[in-house]
Amino acid sequence: MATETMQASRTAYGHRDIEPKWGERWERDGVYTVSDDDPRPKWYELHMYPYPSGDLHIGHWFAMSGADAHARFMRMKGFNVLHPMGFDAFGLNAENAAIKSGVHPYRWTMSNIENMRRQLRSMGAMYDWDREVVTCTPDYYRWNQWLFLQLYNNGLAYRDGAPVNWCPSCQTVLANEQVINGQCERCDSPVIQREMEQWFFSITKYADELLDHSKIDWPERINLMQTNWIGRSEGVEVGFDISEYGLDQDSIDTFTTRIDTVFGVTFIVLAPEHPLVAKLTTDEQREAVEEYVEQARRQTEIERLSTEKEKTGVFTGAYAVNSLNGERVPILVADYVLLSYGTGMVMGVPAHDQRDFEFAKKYDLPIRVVIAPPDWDGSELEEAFIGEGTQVNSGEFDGLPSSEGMERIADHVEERGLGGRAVNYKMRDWLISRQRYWGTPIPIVFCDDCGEVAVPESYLPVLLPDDAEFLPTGDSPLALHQEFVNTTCPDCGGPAKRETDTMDTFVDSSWYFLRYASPTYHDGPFDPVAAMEWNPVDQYTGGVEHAVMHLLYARFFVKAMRDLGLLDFDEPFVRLVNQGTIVFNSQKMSKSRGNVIAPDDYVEDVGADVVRTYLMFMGPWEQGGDWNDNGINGMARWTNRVWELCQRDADELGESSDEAAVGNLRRALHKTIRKVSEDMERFKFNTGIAAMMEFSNTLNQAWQAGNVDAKVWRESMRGLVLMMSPITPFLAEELWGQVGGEYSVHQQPWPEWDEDLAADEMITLVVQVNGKLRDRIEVPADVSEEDARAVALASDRVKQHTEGKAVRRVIYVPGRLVNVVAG
RNA sequence: GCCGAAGUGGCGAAAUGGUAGACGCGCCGGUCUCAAAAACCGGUGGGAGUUAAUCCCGUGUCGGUUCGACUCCGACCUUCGGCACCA
Repeated sequence: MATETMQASRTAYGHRDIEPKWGERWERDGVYTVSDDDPRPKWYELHMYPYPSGDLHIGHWFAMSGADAHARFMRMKGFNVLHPMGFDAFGLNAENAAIKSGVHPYRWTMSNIENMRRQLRSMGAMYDWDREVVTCTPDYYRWNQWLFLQLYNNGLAYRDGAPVNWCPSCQTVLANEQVINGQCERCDSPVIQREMEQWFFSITKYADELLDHSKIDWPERINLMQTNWIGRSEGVEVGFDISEYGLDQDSIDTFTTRIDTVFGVTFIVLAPEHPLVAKLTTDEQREAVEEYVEQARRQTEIERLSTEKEKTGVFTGAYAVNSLNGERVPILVADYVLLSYGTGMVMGVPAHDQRDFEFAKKYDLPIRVVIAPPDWDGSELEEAFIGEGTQVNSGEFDGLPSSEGMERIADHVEERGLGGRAVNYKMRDWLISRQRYWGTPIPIVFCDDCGEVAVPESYLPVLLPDDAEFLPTGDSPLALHQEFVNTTCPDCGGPAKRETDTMDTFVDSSWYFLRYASPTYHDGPFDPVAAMEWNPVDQYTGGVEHAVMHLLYARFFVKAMRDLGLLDFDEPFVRLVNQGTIVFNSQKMSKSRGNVIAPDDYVEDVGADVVRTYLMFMGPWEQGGDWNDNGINGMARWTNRVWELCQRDADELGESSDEAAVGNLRRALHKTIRKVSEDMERFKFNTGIAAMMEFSNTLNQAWQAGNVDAKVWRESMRGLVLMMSPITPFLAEELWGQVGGEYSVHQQPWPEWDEDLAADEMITLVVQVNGKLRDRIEVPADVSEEDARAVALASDRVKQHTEGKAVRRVIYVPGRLVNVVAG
C-alpha cells in the first residue's frame, strides 16, 4: 500500500485482471511490432533511454508514459510509429556496486534491466521489444570502438593532457560526483587536480555548425543554453615579448575580445597550470608561486570562476613587454584564469574589466584609463568602465571612438605581425577517457617500436574481460588485468600494451538512436538503408538536464558521421520537447539520495491506467513538479465513472425529439475532440484530460436529463474511448469491445472533428467599463460589431457605471468583449 | 558565481494581451445506510453586504507600457535544472 489516502483501491473494472490480460494479448498478437515496410509515413518518436539503476521511479513513468501517449496519438493519426526503448547500461554506478557488494557490473546491470523491463511492460507502453538496445553488450560497444576508429582515422580523436580529480590517498581518479567539498567521498582526503594523458573528440571543430539551430525545432531555452555553452567570441590574439628570458619562445600570446583596451594593460596573468609558469618564475618567487599553484589545484572550476570570491594571485617575478607601447608589465599567476580557455593567459586591463579591476585594487597594480567614458572628468574610476567611449592614452589611436579603435588596433596588430584576429569558444573538446572498468575499451595499443597504434577494425570488438577484479586499490580493474593489458602490436607483432581507459558513456548515447532501426545488424553500427529511412528522429523527448552535454554530443556525432559519408542528414533530432522533473520533497529523485518513489505499489493498487492518468493530469508535462499522491483517487473515480457510463444500455435512450439537446451533446463531442487533438499534439496532457473529464460529466448529465438519443450517445462513447486510449491503453481496449469496436483500439484512427458541428450558436459577450467586468450578455455567435456595441451600451449596468461620464471610446474584440472607456 | 527556467485559492493547476481560478484533490452540506466506508447530488479565492442585489481586494515584490496585464518591459526576492568524470 502506497499511502493511507488511497481509498478507491478497487477499480470498478478490475485492473488486476484486465491489465495483464491485454498486455499478454498485445504481445501475442504483435500489436506493437513495427515493420520497415509499412506503407504509412514514418514517425520516429524517441524518448531518452534510462540508466538501469535498478528500479524505474515515478519520474521515469511520468516521462515515459507521456512520450508513449504522444507516440500512440501519432500512430492513431496515421503514422507508422517507431517508439523504441533500450538501456544506457555502462557507467559508474555498476562499478561502485561491484566494489561495495562484490556483484559483477554485468550481473548487476542485467538484473536491473530485467526488473525495469517488467516495470515498463506493466506501464503498457507501445515499445517493440524486438528492437531493444543495451549498450553494455559487445554487439553494441564494438560499434563504439568502430566509430572511435573512424573519428581517429579522420583526425577527430586525439590524445592530450588534461586534469583529473585525484585522491592521493586512494591513488585513484574520482568523478566530480565523488568529490564532496573538495574531499574524497571514500577517505575524506583532500582531492587534487592531476594532469593525465587522455582521449578527446574534436567537437570544437563543429562549434560554428552547432551554433546553427535553424534546421531544428527545439525549445528556445535549449538553443540558448547551447549557444551560451559553446560561447563563441571574436577577438584578437596578441603577443607580449618575453625574449629577455631566452626561452624557446620569444613571446606569449593572450586572447582578448577588447583589443581596443590593449594600451591599458598593466599586468599579464597566467593560469596556474600553464607550463610557462615554472619557466618564468624567478628563484625569489618560486616558493610563493608553487604554494599558490598547489592551492589552485585543490579548487574546482566553479569555485575559481566565482565572481563573488576575492581574487587572489601571485607575482612570478617575470615581466613581459607590451609591443604596442613598449611598456614592461609584471606577469602574475591567478586562479581566475583557466588553462582551457583561450591561450590560458590574459592581459590585465583593470580600467576596463571588472575582474582585473578588483585584482589590481587588491595587489596595488596601476589602473590606467584608455577608453574615456562619454562624460568622464578625468577622475579615478570607482569600478571598471566596460562600455564604449573614446580612445585615450592609446598612442596614435587617441581620439577614436573605441568601436573604431577596436578595428584599427586589430589591423595594426596584424600588420606588425604581433598577432591576429581569432575566434575562441568556451566549449572545449570532449574528453572521453575514463579510468574505469565498466565502459567501452578504447581500441588503441601502445607499442614500444610503433608507438600509438589503432586496433584494426577486423580485430574488434576489444572485449572487456569479464574476470576483472574490483579491488578498492585505486587502479582501474582493467589496468590490473595483465592478460588484457599485455598484447601484441597489430603493426609489427612485437609486445605492446593496451589502452586501459574506457569511453565516456555519452559516446554510447550519441548514436544509439541510429541503432534502433537495425538493432541486430552485424556489418556496421547500423544498416544504412534502415537507419536513413527512420532517421532523423521526428520527435525526441527527455529531461532538460541533457540540454547541453548529451544533446550537443549527439549533434556532433551525426555531423561527423555525415562528413565521414555514413549519414545523409545534419541533425539527429528534428523536434525536441523536454518534460519537467518530478522531484520529491523538493529534491531530484535519485537512488543515491534515497528518495525514490517506485510506481509498483500504485500500479498494484489502482492500475497502470490510473497512474498514467494521474501523472499526465497533475500538471503541464513540460513542468514536472513535487510528487504527492493526493489526487490519485480522483483519477480512479474518473476511470470508474467512464467504465460505468460504458455499462449503460444505450437502447434505453431510444430516439429523441429534443433536437437542441442532441445538438448540444454532439457539439460537446466535437469540441472535445478538437481540444484533445490539439492538446495531445502539443504534449498538453493535463488540459486534454480535463476536457475529457468535462465531457464525461456532460454525458452523465445528458443521460440523467434523458433527452438525447442512442445514436449520439454511442458516437460520444466511442469518441471518448478512442481519445482516452493513448492515456489509458488497457481500459480503453476493454471498453472499446464494450462499445462495439473492433480489436484493437490501438489500431484505430484518431477521431475527427467537424468545425460546423463544434461551432457555438450563442456566445457570452463580456462587457467592461474602463477594463472592469460589468455585464455578460448572451448574443448569437455571428453577432455584428454594430449590434454588439449597441447591446453593450444599452446595458443597465453599463449605464450605471458611466453615469455622469462621457463615453470616449468603445473597444470591440470580435466574439469576446466590448470595453466602454469613459471618464 | 555563471547559464537556463519557474512563482496564481487550503493543495495540483487553468487562462500566454480580453470573464482570473476550467478540471481535479481536499473541505463543508445533503442523499443512501442500523452505522460507517464507497458512490451520488450541491457548495467552496478573501472581505463588505439583509443567506440578496451589488461593491471592493486578489496571480512572489516594486515600478512601467496598454482602453485592458497572470500574460509584455525593467529591477529585485525565492525555488528548481545545468556547469564539462552522475547519466
